[in-house]
Amino acid sequence: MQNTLTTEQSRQTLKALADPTRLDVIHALAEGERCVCDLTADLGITQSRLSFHLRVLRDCGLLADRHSGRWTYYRLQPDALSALEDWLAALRQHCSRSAPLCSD
Amino acid sequence: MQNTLTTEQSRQTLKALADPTRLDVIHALAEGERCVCDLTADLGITQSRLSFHLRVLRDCGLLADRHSGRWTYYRLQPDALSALEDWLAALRQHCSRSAPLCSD
DNA sequence: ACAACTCATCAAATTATGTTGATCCAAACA
DNA sequence: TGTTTGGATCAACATAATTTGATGAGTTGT
Repeated sequence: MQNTLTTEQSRQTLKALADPTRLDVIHALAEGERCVCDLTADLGITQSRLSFHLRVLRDCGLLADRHSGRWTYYRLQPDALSALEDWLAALRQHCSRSAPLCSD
Repeated sequence: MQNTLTTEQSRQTLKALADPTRLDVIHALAEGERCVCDLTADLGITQSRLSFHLRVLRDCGLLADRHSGRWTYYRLQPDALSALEDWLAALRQHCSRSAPLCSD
């Protein structure tokens, strides 16, 4: 798969993943799709706080949502992680070019 | 290579990479090792500001430094990027388990 | 229509991060 | 020794991210 993330998109995704609460959300959703009220109970955090983090994760593509009746279900989008991996691999390759040390 | 990063280490590295100035530093160092004064000139930012970001990058293992005379040379540590890639790949695998959607 | 429920959003308060300018320390050089 | 240079660090300020509590909009059930 080719890397289609811009630097800005990658930054947003990195930032999104750098938060403990959001990693908790991701781990909870690894069990499968869940509605907000279940997630609230699972994680033991307030609803508005969870809603804030869900938005951050959805805005950078790590989550997708689905509405049914009065519930909103969130699920993971593993492709977003793959895309970030690709971006990171490209960065590493760029960083791994044999570059000379400064001569003293 | 096995993933040796803790979640906390990964978070710090993700956070470090999520900043535009620090990505500029990384790109500058992809050209090769550089002393702080050269980096300051290359990036056009103040010395204390650069010093702040270099510390963040060094603290999470993305950079290493070396002292010679009155200069400090910084260089990339691509292994830190590899380790993060591994951590990310493991997370993605964990997220990609076939999990059922909620039945409505 | 009314009440209860799910969830998003907003403003205010809090906390974390980044920036600036000053200061300090060590190395080099006159 | 006195002076200059490279770089780290500190305190004060500025900005950005997060949390809280309140409100509102849509949905379901009575």
